[in-house]
Amino acid sequence: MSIDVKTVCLGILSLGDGSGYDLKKRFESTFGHFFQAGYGSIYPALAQLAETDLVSCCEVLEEGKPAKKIYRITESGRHELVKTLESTTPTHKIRSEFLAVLYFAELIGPAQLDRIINHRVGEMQDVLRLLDELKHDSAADQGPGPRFVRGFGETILRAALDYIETHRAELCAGHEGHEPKLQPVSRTAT
Amino acid sequence: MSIDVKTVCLGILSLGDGSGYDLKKRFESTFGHFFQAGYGSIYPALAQLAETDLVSCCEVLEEGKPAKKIYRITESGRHELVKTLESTTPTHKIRSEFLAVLYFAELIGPAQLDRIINHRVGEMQDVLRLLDELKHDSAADQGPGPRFVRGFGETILRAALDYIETHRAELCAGHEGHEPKLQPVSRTAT
DNA sequence: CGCAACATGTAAGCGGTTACATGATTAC
DNA sequence: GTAATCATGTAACCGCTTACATGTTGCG
Repeated sequence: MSIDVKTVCLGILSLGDGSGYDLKKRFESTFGHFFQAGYGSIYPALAQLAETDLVSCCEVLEEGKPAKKIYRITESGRHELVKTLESTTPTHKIRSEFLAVLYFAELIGPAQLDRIINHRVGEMQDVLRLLDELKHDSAADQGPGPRFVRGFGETILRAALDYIETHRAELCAGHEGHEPKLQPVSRTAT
Repeated sequence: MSIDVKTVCLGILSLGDGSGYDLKKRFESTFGHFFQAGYGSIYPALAQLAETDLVSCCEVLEEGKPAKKIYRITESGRHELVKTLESTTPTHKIRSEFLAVLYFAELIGPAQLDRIINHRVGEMQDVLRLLDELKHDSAADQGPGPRFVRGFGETILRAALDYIETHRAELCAGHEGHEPKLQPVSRTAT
């Protein structure tokens, strides 16, 4: 039993009812920095949860709006959630193409290196801004869990940004004076 | 074109020849903290690289040892590597069941919470120790790239450990005084 | 008129994990 | 003898990503 999209959906629903579309937004704002999920995962997950009666579902037809399906966690859903959360030893996996590329920084032209780092820095700043909004958003759940997790993300992102700005110069030290011998990449082929 | 196991294998081979078994070890020590790969990914990757002539392969039969296949990057392999590294905008993805669980900390018994956090802290300390060994290991490549990446890992891990130790107490504040109402999990079922 | 936001889904494909299968050598 | 290390691979499975498919409302 592991923590998959289904479990997290169940968890989010334990904090309040919502539609698939809703859940996606909550995923993005609150979980985006450490757990991603798209519609292609969320909708099937909700369907499965409904099938096993861990959530109930009712269709809402408002005029002037597309039809919605609001999901609500059931009692057995709450039990299952707690059981799952407690019976697992949760993982924490990083898959960083970014660091993989930087490992081979010496092979890359300085301009490309700059582009890559700037792009990543931009992404991190975006997430940081998101987390900051979250902090000042009273609507977002402010229990100990959410606060801890948000703070964790903030701390790690700041540390990473700081590290990058402090050490990025050293990366370029590798190829100073000699231009990369390779022709510029002609096309983003294959 | 993205940075997959194949590309990283090619990259590692650009720093020196090696067998699949070797590569796995280098993956673990140097890339373990941000990019995982098992035999089930590495061997097929090497086979594919050899098929497309990005690496060459020769079998080595030493007495008193199992047969080995030593792979070596080719010229076209080096070109392909640089092209791939430069033509991508590398991602950095975190998938943290750990943070997902902590987000719902209020639902979990204090003992379980403790176990989960201690386990994760242990893992992080292990990786930190590994990185420290790497730092004092002159055999490990000490170019700017490897140094940057190792330092990055170290910095983030220290920041994370520090954050956890500073804020873990606040997590338990949620359920003080009232024991969790649920029966202890009977079995790690399903 | 077109685009963004609201809203729900399906299906193919991909990459990686896990388990399986095998076998030699070395050290305890 | 038996466990650990060295050594190579295959195949099933699984979950997630991506692309596809469709339709409404409201705003500029």
